[in-house]
Amino acid sequence: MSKKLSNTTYAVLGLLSFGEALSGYEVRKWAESLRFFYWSPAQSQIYSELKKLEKLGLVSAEFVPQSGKPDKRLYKINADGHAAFSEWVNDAPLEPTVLKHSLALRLFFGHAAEPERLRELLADYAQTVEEALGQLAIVEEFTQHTPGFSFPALVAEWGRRYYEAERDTTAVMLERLDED
Amino acid sequence: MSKKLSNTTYAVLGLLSFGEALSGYEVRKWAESLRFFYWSPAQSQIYSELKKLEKLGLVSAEFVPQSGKPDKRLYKINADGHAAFSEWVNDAPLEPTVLKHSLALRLFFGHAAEPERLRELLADYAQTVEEALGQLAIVEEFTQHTPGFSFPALVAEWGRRYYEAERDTTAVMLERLDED
DNA sequence: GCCAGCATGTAAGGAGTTACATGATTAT
DNA sequence: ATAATCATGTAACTCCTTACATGCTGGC
Repeated sequence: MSKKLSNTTYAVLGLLSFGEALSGYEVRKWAESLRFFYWSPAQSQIYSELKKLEKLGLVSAEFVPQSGKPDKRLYKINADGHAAFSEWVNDAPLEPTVLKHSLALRLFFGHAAEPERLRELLADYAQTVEEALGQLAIVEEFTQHTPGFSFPALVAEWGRRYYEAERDTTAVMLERLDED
Repeated sequence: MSKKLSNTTYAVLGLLSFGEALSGYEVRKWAESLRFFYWSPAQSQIYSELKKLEKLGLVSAEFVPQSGKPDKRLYKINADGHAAFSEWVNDAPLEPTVLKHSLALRLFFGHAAEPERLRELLADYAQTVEEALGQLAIVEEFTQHTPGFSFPALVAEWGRRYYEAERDTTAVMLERLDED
């Protein structure tokens, strides 16, 4: 049917598929919550994705003059957009998960590191994992109690389980380093 | 010190840091085993990374004439390369993990999907997880019994734990979909 | 008085992929 | 016969990031 768009393009379209008209700025804020399981594109990319979607006729833009701030552009998904989005969710082939785990990469090459430094890196990582768990707890709580967010709630649970596993594994890795 | 190189560049340098001289083709094969926790760059990129490393003076290349095949270039890390690599492993700031989980992204937008299709996607994913676990079991077995591969063995364990968590979570997600 | 938040956009460039090209050898 | 393995490389392109530019409002 339509030429393939990137997952990122669909992610932006998907954020509009909840029905509300959003400005680029607002899309960006919502997109940040995707970072736990996808990743958050740069601000400039979100604006260009929105323009692309408009050119494709999947969303329409409405000007909202602002006083003091630049004019706001409110983007709203239309019928074609809904159709294209459903087609993607249902029919697109499942792409492999991409994991770029910098710490695992460096641990893999641990022979070139000072052992003490490796422990420090793992400890740092453990802390960022805790932070992510804290933020996810808020997201999970919110999505579970907000009608229409049952799917985001599922994904928040997925994220929580992922970070819990990371927490456990980090602890195991620290133990393994002490074994030798 | 030296200008920042990408993680991918260091990953290639790291594969050479085990000491053996490798051709681009061989680097590529080793790089494939990184895909469980990092990702495997395209063939063409590996060749260009190797050229970059040579230009930077971190590896040296030796021509090995072949009969029938294109001449082989054997790349070997040198002292500068070892130094630069250790510096990266020890001192580089820890970059955040990047996770691009296409299935989670689509589940997030599950309101636009047919419920039956979502179950199919999860079932598909469960299978690729099982395959990854099978391959990782082989890697883990091999690295645990090969001297000098204790760090890769740790990372293989990390990978196994990650995929085990994914298996569990996929099952939970399927249950959740049946609850409603 | 200053910083955070609102609000959009451009330019330059790096990182990475896909597709193509070539061709002998070995295993099925 | 034909597919897989060995072996390297280029060209075109997309995706995405970084850095910059602008400027008002509201809270501390």
